[in-house]
Parts: sequence; structure tokens; C-alpha cells
Amino acid sequence: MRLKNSFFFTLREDVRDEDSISGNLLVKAGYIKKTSAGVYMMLPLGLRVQNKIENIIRKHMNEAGGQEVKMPALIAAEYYEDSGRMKGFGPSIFKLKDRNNKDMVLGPTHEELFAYAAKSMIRSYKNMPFNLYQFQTKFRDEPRARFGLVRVKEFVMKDAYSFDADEKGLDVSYHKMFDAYKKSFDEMGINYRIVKADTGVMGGLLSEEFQAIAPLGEDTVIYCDDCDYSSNLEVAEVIRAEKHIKEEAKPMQEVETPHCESIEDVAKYLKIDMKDTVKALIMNVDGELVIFFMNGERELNESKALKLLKANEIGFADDELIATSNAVPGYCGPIDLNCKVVIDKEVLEMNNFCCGANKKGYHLINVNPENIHYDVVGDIVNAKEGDLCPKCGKPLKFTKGIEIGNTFKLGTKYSKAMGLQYADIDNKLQDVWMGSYGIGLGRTMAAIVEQSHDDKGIIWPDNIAPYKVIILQMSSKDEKQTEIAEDIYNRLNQSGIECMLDDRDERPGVKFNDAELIGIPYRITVGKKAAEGIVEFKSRDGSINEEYTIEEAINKIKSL
RNA sequence: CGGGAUGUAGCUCAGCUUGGUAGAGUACUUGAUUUGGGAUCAAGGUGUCACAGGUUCGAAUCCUGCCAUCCCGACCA
Repeated sequence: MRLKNSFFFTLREDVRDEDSISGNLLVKAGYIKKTSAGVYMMLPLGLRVQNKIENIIRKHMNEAGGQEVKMPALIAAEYYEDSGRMKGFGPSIFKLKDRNNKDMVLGPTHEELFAYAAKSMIRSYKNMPFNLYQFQTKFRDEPRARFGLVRVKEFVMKDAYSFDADEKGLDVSYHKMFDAYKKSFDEMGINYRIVKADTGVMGGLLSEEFQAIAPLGEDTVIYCDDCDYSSNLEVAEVIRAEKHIKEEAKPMQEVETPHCESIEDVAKYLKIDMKDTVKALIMNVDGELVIFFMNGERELNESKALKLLKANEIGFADDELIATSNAVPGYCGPIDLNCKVVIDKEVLEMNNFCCGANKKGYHLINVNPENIHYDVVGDIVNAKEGDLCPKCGKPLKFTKGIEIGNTFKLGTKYSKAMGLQYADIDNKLQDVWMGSYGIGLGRTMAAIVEQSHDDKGIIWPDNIAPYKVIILQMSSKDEKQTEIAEDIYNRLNQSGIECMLDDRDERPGVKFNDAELIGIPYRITVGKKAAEGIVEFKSRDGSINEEYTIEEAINKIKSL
């Protein structure tokens, strides 16, 4: 690619709209351009990078026995009605009607269509296993698009689906995909961790996420350095390091706590430790008033709470709903409440603790498990710093991650919904076991930039960069330089090496800065010593900075 | 959904308090001088001041509404 007369531009200043490092760099360097919130154009450089990522994944999908297909993005809504996910996705699904008033959606993910497609093929157990995949644009009306390509409303996903006769077969297919994912992300040089995760709207038996480690990540990744344990915060089991000391139960007592409506205020006022308090969260769970109690230092984990109660929606209760009970906001305790009460299992291990008295301005002290009343008990809180590894008991580590890939053991959920069955060896009809496996391409691109950049710009790994080499001709009017730059450019192209030639009539500083901003791995500078046949060879990461003859420079590139 | 902020030249922003008809830097065009880290000089083009109402002789500026974009929060009893 010659920069002169190419669709290529860079910006000199940070863009106002992009706060994330990757979003800002990709926009500044001319890879992407935003058209509206969470919707981006892929410009020539961006598309090349996306294609690089796509091809690495494609290679590993094919090696794992996948067959590539392409489903439509425009899908009749009835498929999602059948699976119950029209409701499951709720407002996140883009809905539209065709001219005959037929309900359509823009596909947010494609389990339904793949199950439907598989029905054309599967008759008998002899037809399985097989695995299909595609690269297709997904549409999700995210409540809040943000962080450049990290959370968007339209994005290309590689999604794969496996079909097996039984759970054992699914295990084999799943591990094949899992390995293909590891190979793909390893090849891209991404620093990632694999964590257990919530199955969420996908449902099914198991979900594991590939989390690229990055400070702006939206997920909290918990891991153990001493063993292989790792988990997403949303499902991580809580093992408290410091056990509650069992002391003799004292008689429960009511104390005045004026204007202490937060648990911090109460602890401060009564001069007690937060860990010896129990706090309440008054929530609206599917329209029903539910009060959750947990240790004062803990936070409610809403996805755990939903799973425990087999509910769909959770939010804070409004005053109207609270008024249907005898709960007193700010002074709520798990004693004599006339609504549903859920407690965290840790509360049962505490003793002589403090909680609300259900009376404005009063709390109770020396409360013990035998004093309280509840309907459900379970793990409903988040792990926090200091908690222990559930596997080996060592302290857990916390970091932030960007979810770049996810693998699901779906089981028979979608085959049941779509009527996907086969005849087994005894000629009995059985449900097909499915797995589904996704990788977000744009998100992967963003994660790589988050992990690999400096104050000058992006530093692409060799196999992700849009071009491997950029040739900078210092003076566009110097004939000798033109001759050499053209010669190198043509010879590299003939060798199949992807190469940019900066032949613009710009000053050297502009060319150096642009080359560093867009992050091309190797730079050949044709300048001062061109007349002597000498060029400079520099790598973007700084590991190489040498003067070579033209032959040496070309051979060096070929060897890298 | 709740809270906060911002919409003015391709980009980054000033101007708004106190209304008087549009600015800077950068980018762009032409010419000259430059040519190894975002050049200099000269001349030039560039706008529905997000949009819609209203107040006013007069609105980027004041009022009302609306749209868009970004950030924070979705954890408070």
C-alpha cells in the first residue's frame, strides 16, 4: 500500500468521544470511525487487522474440524419466540417488522438458527458429531455502549456450535473447541485467563470465559497463583479468611441509633467492627419484595441472588413496594419481617452481631442465628480481597478482564426448544447435545491494543498488524531515495510480505510519528545514507535498531 | 434506568456571565524558502453555532422543549 492517494488518515489530537486507550488510539490512527454510540466503521487498516484475527481463528476452527457457514443476520422473530429468548434478551434484542408486518430481529447470537439448520441433517446418532461455525455480525442493543470496540451494539463474532449424541460426546467436542481457543489467543500473543462464569441468558450447563487482562476490563477476574483456580466474580465461591470467633451467645438487646441509616454509620456510632454487623438490601425480585441480609462488609451479588431464587429480574424496591411490608428502610433486621427474607450463609456463622431492629432509630446487638427468621439461605455475596481460594486455601488475587471469548456447554436446552432429535441405536428419539462457542473480533482487537501500546501509539504483534513493514522515504524529491524505496517496496511485495510505503510529501517527523501511531512492527527508513546503499531498520517494540544494506534489510524482514 | 457533563470550522477548543451578526490552534489550497522527529513566511477557502420553538429591533449567548455524545452508578438501608 502506498500512502499517497490511499484512504489513510491520522488525527493529531485525542478525540473527545473516546476515553479508553484502545478506542482513542484506534480512532486517532485511522483504524475505525464512530458513526453513532456503539457503532463503528472499519476503515482499511481496521478491516485488515480484523481479517488477521479472523484468519487465525479460522485456521484453528478448521483444524478442530469445524465447517464454515454463514447464517443471516436478519431473522424471523419466531425462532427466538420458540426458544423463549425473545423474553430472555428483553430490550437488548433489535426488533423490526417487514412490509407484511412480520416480526423480525437482528440476530444477537445464533443458537436457534444453528439448531434449526442441524435439523436438516440430523436423523440418527450416526450423523454426529459435527461442528459448524461462522463469522457474522451480531446486533445487541446494549444499555450502555462504551470503551471503543469493547462494548458495542454491532460487532462481528466468530460463533461455533457443536452437535453430539450425548453428554460424553459434548465433552469431547467442547474440549476440542476449548483447545482451539487457547491456540488462537496464544497465537495472537494475548495475556488472558480462563474463568468459570455465569451461563446467563444462554442457559446450559457450563460457561467458561477467556478474559484478556486489562485495567479497563468490565469483569472482575479472580484467580489463585498457587493452583489453577480462576473464576469470574459473578460466580466465585466465597471463602472468608478470617473466621467469626464463636463466643457465648449474649442476650439480644435493643439500642438507640439515631440517624444511623447506613451500616457504616451504625458501626461508627456503636464503635463496633463492620464484620460484626448484618446489613439489609430491600429488593424487588420479579415484582416481589425480598429483603437480603448479609455481613456488613459484603456486597450483594445480583446474579447469584437471581439464580438462588430462580428469578429473572432484580432491582431496588421502590417505596410503594416497601410499604407492603413492615420493613423500615435503614433499620431493617431479619427479625419478624412479614415478607420474603433471604440470608447469606455467612450470617449463620456469625454470633452476637448487630442488625436493624425494624424500628426507626434503633438497632439490635448481640443477635444470634437462633434469633432470626428467614425463608432462604445461600451464597449471595461477592468475593473480596482477602478471601481464600476454594480449591487450595491460599489468598485469592483480583484483576480486571475483557471477555474476548466464551464457551458454553448448552446441553439439550436449544435442541428441546427447537425439536432437534435423533434416533439412537435402539431407534429411540433423543435430544441432541449442543455446545456454543463465541469470540468477539473487535473486542479482541481492542484487548490487544489495551495490552500492547506506548505513549506514541499502538504496538501490534507481527501477525496482527495490518502490514508487517513500513518504508519511510525521507524526501519524496530525492531520486536516489525514490529508487531505493520503490525497489524495496516492490521486492517485498513480490515476496508476499505486506508492506506500506510512505511516499507522501511530508516532513520526516510526520512520517515517524504516523508510523509509530499506527504501530507497524518494522520500519525501514530510506534517508541520509541512501546514496551509499544504507537504510535504517527499526522494530516498533525497540528491540531492533540497526543500519543495513538494502539486501540485508530485505533478508532481515524475510527472516522475521 | 438514575446522576453528571458536553454539543461552535475536518479535528481540539475559546466566545455565552453582561445579547449587537463568528474566533484561535491544527488541518486544507496556492506560492516561496525548507527537508532526519508533528517546518517558516505570505496569501486564501472553510460554519444550518446539534435541532425546534419562544423573548427581543437584534440570539451562539437569555427562556422552554427536544435530540445526540461521553463519563459515573447500577451495591444504598
